[in-house]
Amino acid sequence: MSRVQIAINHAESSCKARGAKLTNKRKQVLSGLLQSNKARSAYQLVDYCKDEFGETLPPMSVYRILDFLQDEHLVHKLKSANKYIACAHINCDHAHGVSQFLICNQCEVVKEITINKSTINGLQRNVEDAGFHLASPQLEINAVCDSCKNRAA
Amino acid sequence: MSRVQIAINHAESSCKARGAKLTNKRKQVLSGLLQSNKARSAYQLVDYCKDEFGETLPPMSVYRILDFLQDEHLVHKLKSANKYIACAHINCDHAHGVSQFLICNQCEVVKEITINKSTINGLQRNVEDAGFHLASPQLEINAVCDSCKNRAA
DNA sequence: CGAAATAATGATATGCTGTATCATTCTTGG
DNA sequence: CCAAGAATGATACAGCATATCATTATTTCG
Repeated sequence: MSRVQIAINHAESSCKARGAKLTNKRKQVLSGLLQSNKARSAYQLVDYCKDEFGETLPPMSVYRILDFLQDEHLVHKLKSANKYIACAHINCDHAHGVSQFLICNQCEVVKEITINKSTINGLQRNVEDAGFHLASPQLEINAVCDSCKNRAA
Repeated sequence: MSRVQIAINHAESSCKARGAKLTNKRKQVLSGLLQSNKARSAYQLVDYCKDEFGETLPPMSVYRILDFLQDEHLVHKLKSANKYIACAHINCDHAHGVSQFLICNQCEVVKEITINKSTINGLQRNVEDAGFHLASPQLEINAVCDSCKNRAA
């Protein structure tokens, strides 16, 4: 069974456990994100579903599906790119906190990481010192991946 | 002389020093950003120039002007909001590094800060450990400002 | 000075992202 | 089976952004 199929099965179970349904179209959109190591836009997912499944979803439906998938913690939105990416912990059974995202500015590959607690604490202290309160430590970090760096060298 | 006027005069000098010209329309757009403690979109700046100066700038021109102002380090773009904000160091003579931005998710006020070196180092270590290289430490941090927090309490 | 080059701005069209709204279809529980 | 709710479709539109070509200002230099 493919990596994608495994993730979808797992997602289906966890939806069911929460009393939600992972319909066919939701699976198709989710698979579009699972296929890719880059973030994809709603409209790219429209194209993906068309090409891959012959399913012509209206954009509005894809946005609704993406909202659903985010509510189910299966998908994250990258605000700086206006794109979406499958959660890296989609196969985990335990809940996990807010992640950070490394985005390669050359090949666009995205990696979801968890920055260590002490760094987050440091961040929080800086935020507090400025008279603010950290609402969410979801950071979208502009970076270059190793492959691209080596390719450049 | 108003705070805004001082900043514009300073900006004009520093442009001149770099061989660039801060034209009238560029001053108008910049003043729209200096007026505000929130980030503004290009189209909001179109409206601002119309209301404030009777100047009907086409959006394309505002985008070009914003590009210019960014090149001159007078303005920052917040990618997560698709909006622009005047640089907090616009009156400083010395160069400064990449900033971070605290964005209140209630009143939208923005504060530009510089996170301490050790936190940046911690961030960088985490990025390296994940097989990436930090390209820019410009972070856009989802937060709540003190006023909004107190208002809520 | 005056023409040529360069910089700045205008006009128009278009593409992408996202939401509002109302209609329709599908599923499910009583 | 039917009523209620969930999911999806259709259409329109708003906001952000860029491509492209035209025009106007400004500068440079013989």
